Amino acid sequence: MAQANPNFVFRALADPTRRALFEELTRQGEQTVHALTRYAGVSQPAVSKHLTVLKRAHLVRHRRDGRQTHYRAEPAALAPMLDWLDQYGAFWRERFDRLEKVLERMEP
Amino acid sequence: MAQANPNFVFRALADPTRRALFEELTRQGEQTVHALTRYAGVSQPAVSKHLTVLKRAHLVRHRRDGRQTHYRAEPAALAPMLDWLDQYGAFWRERFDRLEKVLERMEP
DNA sequence: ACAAACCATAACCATTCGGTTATGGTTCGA
DNA sequence: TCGAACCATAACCGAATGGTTATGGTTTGT
Repeated sequence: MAQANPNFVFRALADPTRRALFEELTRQGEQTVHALTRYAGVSQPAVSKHLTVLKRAHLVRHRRDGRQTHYRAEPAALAPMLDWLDQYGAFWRERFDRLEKVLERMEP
Repeated sequence: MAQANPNFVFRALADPTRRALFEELTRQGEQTVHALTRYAGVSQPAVSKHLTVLKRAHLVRHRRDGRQTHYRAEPAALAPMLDWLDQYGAFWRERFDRLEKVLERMEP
């Protein structure tokens, strides 16, 4: 799976434009940089840089096809963020004395 | 409820020191700025500023008590992040449901 | 009463960030 | 073949970020 540094994931998603790009890729599927640029409302180089940041977090993958590059979302890369949030789930379960009941279903 | 701007939540948690402070408050419960400063490894003003950012995201609440200020985590403020993550895939559905259930019990 | 402790804010600094325009490398279409 | 389209990178810029030290306001202990 090669999980990315969690910090990269949090950082990448801290920017609204990057979140919007990720959402768009998730909703509409694979898209070219050109299409994403029309969508994002910023310049093409800006989009390319955002995609680079998302790539560093493993949140997107790209596929070269002639002169265009297709990007697609990789929602599995959200795992570090979910893992982090899960700490609080564990904490709360413990706190509410529901630990054992839930632990059974923890591992998928 | 008074849910904070989701952007504030993402931004606040994008910094590792801030995440560490939030984690510490969650694990150990209410703490003074003094205690958090010893924990964080940065200066007291730096901690105060981080706490202000977390406050803007509603991730912490504070209580003045004489000359010290006690901060505590407000995990329910993670809700905007969970809402956002909730968009992604049936694969994660179960984990979200469990987490959200726990969150609901936090704030009746 | 007063010095010390605790905290927040101000002032400052270096770095990072998010944007731009400029440029160059491929690749496609006519 | 050759101009145009697509994309990434470079170069640059202002603003935001994360840290520092300095300062001042309360509150506490002696």
